[in-house]
Amino acid sequence: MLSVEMYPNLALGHQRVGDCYYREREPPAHMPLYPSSYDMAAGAMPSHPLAPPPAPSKPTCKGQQDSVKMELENGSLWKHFCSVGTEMIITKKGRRMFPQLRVKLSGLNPALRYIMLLDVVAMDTSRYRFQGDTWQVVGGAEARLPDRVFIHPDSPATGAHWQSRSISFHRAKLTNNTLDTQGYIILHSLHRYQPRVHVIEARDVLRWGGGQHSFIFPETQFLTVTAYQNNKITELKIQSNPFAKGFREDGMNSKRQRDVRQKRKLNEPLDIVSCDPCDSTELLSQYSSSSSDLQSLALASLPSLPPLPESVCGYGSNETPFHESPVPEQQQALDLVGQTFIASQMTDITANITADMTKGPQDASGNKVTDGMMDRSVTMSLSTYNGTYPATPLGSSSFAPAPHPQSSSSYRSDLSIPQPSPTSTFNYPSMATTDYPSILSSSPTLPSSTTSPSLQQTSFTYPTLSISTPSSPKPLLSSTSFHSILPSNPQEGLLSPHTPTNTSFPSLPPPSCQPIQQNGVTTHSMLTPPNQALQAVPISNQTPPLLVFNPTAYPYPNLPLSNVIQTTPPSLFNLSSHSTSQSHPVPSLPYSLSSHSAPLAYPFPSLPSSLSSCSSSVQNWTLPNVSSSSVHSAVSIPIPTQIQAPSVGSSFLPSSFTHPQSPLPNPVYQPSSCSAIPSVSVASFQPSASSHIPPFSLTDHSLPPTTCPQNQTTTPSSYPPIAPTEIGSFSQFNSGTPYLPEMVLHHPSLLPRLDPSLSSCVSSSSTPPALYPPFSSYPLRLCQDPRSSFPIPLRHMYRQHQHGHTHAQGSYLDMSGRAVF
DNA sequence: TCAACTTGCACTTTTGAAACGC
DNA sequence: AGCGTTTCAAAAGTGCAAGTTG
Repeated sequence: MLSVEMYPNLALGHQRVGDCYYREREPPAHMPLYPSSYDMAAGAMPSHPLAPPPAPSKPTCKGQQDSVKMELENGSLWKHFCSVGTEMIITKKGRRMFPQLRVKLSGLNPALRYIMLLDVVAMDTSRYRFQGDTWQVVGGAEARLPDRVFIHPDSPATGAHWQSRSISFHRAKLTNNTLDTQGYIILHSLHRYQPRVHVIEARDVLRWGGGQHSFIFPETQFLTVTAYQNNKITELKIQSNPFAKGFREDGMNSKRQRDVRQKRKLNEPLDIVSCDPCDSTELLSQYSSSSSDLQSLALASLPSLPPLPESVCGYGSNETPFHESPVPEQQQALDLVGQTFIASQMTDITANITADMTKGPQDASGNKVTDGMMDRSVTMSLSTYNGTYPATPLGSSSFAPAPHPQSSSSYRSDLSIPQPSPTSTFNYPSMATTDYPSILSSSPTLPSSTTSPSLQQTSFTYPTLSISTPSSPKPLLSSTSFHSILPSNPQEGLLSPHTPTNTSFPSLPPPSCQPIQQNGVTTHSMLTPPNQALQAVPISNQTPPLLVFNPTAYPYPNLPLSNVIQTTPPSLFNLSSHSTSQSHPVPSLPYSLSSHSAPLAYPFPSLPSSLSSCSSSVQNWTLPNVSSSSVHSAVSIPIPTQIQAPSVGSSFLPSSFTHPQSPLPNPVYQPSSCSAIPSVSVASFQPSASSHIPPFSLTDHSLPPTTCPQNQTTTPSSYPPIAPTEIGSFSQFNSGTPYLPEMVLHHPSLLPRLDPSLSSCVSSSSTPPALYPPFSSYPLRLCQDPRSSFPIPLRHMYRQHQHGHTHAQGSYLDMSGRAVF
């Protein structure tokens, strides 16, 4: 799903540990956890004969990751809004979220580095309208928009850093401008979304940490609007948001004051005195007089708010179910499944990749993993899903209200350990990894019905992905599995005398669990006990090391940095668009996130022919030293030296995905619990030797099967094909530029890749047609607050490559450029 | 015609630079 | 000269309402 996909692709800015901190006065903020309803739905998707992810038998690394917890600090506020039906204004210029997502993390390894990501995924495939004080479904959702991720400015930072303060995503902005170039999160108006927070372990640039955790706080779901529909929400916002103080009863912009001003305005010609700017008596008097009255009114307003339905968010009235899907239960099942599905996908991806690579038959369990690259244990544990997604209960409530966390919503991700939550509704069946569609992608809305034909990302897995023990990242390059996947030796050409021997995170302790795993695909099962109220649902917990780079293997220093970092995500759907790839400067992130890119989007030389055929056309990964040409036939990289970040195909056709175990028992929805829904995060690592593709690539669930040349007959997506975009080119990376060890180190770590969708390509033939018009894959754009603590050099680079997308605060980074039409 | 969206307004908060003092 | 605090103006965030769009 989205989360998964995005992660892999996400390229994080390099940041020094010390640099990471907010300068803002505001307390750090929030982290939303999101359940991926889509993911769940995807999981629920009809039966695609995919083998269930292998049950995690080995809790290999139980460590910190297992105990990673996230709490929604302002959960009470969120609950309050949720009870009414949270609405978020979206504007062309971008609007911040309020309430803010502010979370606290615990259970992280203080010494390890992590990156924090925020993304927003659609919760269903419906469009809503506010009628009769309730939100009602009025039609189908619009085409999926490009997935974008907001990278917390502090990323990457040590676990100690994250745990020492509250983490706020208040800088993230939402926009309805599909052509947005600021890197804001693009959403449709009148749609329902769920924010998600991801924690990805980034041990260093060269090695991805083994853990990836995704959290969802059901109470943070919201409806996007261009103007507030529900007066109660408006009142709440005014009362809660400091910026809206002026609209409070006692404020100068209160209704009464406005009326007075208007009256004055009308009388201006007649009343010159009142017009005198120096004469504030009127206002003051009015203010003073009205303040008391208005205050009382204001106070009354809150009480007037309907009591918070504990179990349900204010969205949908009971009368009007949000989900009109004829088969609500299925919907729920889908949603729930999606969660598990995501988790399973991690394994699937890896399994798929390996399977594809080896082309060896997979057993039903999907255990077959070549080279033992994949750590089943991890995936297995992850696979278990405890579906209790509040929002998922589509059938019952119009707006699936997220269960309200009791006090604080803290969610714990128990990924590594297959612990069936007490409430766990079901264990994720083991799926054949190969077949398993990429659920992880934040694929937009899933068709409610299980009939969703096409799997968007059904089985694609990055070839290079190898599942490693979650905790222990392994040098990808070194990993045998990796090689198996990638024919070309990534290391070749990469190595340079300047190659830093030590990672930027020298202090980092060795992988807690297993020292180094080879290509690791991290899969995260989102298993949250339904009852875990207040805890964010960990979408995924431990994930095998997302990417492990052998420091020695990648001599960034010598390489033009741009090459290393940049990658051009090919448009998922438009294979021909390769040449059009846009380069987006990605600061420190070596890898580009391709949220939507379908598996196809990433052509890996080493990939099995079948896969490669699909992927090759789509994705262009060009590594400076690597003979990219051989690898990515279709890839056209504007900047030869630059690596184009693969666009993560976040958009997946929910419908397209058929979950192998579609018959998943409907997860028990516990309305009362606001427990975050665990989403599975999958990090697939795709090192393409020849291409020097970042070790792992994110898979796009969203990619419709059609994207695969094999299957794809057309590019159905409503959106024009996305031209590949360069994640970022750094001038500093030019060969001439001095070596920046930190940058190098940071790159890889930030880009976990999960691309379940890739597998889809392989199995595309079998994939059912997508119900949804295939969403063209959109390269993910990472948004990062520039002010984050980039090392100075990085900051400089960042600025340089803004491409004019300068945010006022310069806080957003475009990980992947999306072709704007 | 109307729902949805855009734009400008007035207000508040935040932010960063300049001024000031030690 | 360096450092810390204060002040101030610009930028940004906010909801509202009128106007625009489809």
